[in-house]
Amino acid sequence: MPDATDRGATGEALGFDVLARDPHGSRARVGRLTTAHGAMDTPAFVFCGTKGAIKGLTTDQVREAGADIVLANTYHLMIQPGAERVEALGGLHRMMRWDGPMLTDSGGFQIFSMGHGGVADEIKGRMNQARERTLIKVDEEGATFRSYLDGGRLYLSPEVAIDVQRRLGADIVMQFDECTPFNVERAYTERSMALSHRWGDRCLAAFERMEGRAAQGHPQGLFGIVQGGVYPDLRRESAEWTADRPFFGTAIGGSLGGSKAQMYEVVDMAMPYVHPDRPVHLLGIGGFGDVFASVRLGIDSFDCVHPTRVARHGWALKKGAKGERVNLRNARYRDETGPIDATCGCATCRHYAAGYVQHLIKAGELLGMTLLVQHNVHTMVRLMAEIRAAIAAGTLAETEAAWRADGD
RNA sequence: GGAGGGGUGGCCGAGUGGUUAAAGGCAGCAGACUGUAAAUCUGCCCGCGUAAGCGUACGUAGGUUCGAAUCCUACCCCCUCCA
Repeated sequence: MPDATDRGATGEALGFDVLARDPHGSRARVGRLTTAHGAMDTPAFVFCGTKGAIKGLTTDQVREAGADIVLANTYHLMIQPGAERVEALGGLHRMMRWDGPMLTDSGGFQIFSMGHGGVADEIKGRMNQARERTLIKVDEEGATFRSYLDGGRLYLSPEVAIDVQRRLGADIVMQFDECTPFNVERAYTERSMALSHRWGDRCLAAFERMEGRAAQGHPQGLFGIVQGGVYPDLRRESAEWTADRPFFGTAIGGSLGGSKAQMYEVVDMAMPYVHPDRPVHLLGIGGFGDVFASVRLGIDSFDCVHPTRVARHGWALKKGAKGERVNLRNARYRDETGPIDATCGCATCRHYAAGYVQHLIKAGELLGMTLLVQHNVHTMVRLMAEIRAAIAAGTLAETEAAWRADGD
């Protein structure tokens, strides 16, 4: 297996190669995505460092936990500290001291979350009760919203999103889109998709004007985003739209439905029509079961706040655990002298008893979160590594059974 | 010795006649979280009961009242100030 540690700004061109496919006939595949900051093996998991940090970890700890690639966000960084400032600090890689592959999201998701709250709020119909809406308007040009920092008016458009991402300097960048809610009618979904397509074309044009290069000089890969809600014909149309354009990769976006089953159906609606030679990223998904199902459908990479957020809330992801995780705050871990997961091998599990981690979490010690984030990052890394090996070996079903004790 | 203040559910602390099994906070128990406005949010939290409900409960013991954590009396503790 190629080693993803041979990183560094080598200046090599972007590329994606498929190295192995599932012998049992699913669309699962093992690949290698090459960037100017090194390569990563796929299927891969991208860890969310929204504001330029994986919350609670130093870059060294992120690397120690085994992460190959991290993500940061256009929306948050343009608000604070500002794209110009990041550029002046040498770009995201240098600023964060992360020399591996990096991705930035475009801010499209925030158009959704500012108007609807989180994903669970939207699916469950809790339309942003407590929180004040900060989205002012979305029109053909772009989106106007209020800064969560000082309330000031801000503006995001395809051109702005590409310019910000050029300055931030990630290796992989996303087109600006509108993340379509799930609880909307078909006509809205169709209009929203068409808008995202027009915005995508403007992103491509802006991207070409800057010759596909970051402010720091290295090449960037632009991903087009498939929308279309829960409608098969729209998902197909949107997938074909991305395939017909010179994007480096494809992302599956939008709110993906109201249940896990529907989520997989929606992904499956698009996958037969995406460009077959480009990496395909599934935006915002990250449960064990979700990853297995999506990998089978042909997904090459994922990003999700779940592993890191849930860690801050006291939960440890655990191979084979019911519900895919355990709550370290539960009284049953009070006197646990063994590690969270004896099979894990992360720094946390190698050095500390679960009972100590529980104490740190309950006592409000920052270290508790750090240890759990480290563990969860490593667990996702291990999941992806085992999945890659299993695809090549044709043992994906067995690997899934080992990771998912409860079946769902 | 004198003057004053106070004792409320595991802890802190509201409440000064009924709408009070008793606000709120903390602790405790559990849960949610999927392109991060999230170290956030939600529920439970005297006992028994699935529930309606019943039983206990605001230092202790009496009393006033249709009704008391709230008013009166005595007692027991605690704190502050003056000697």
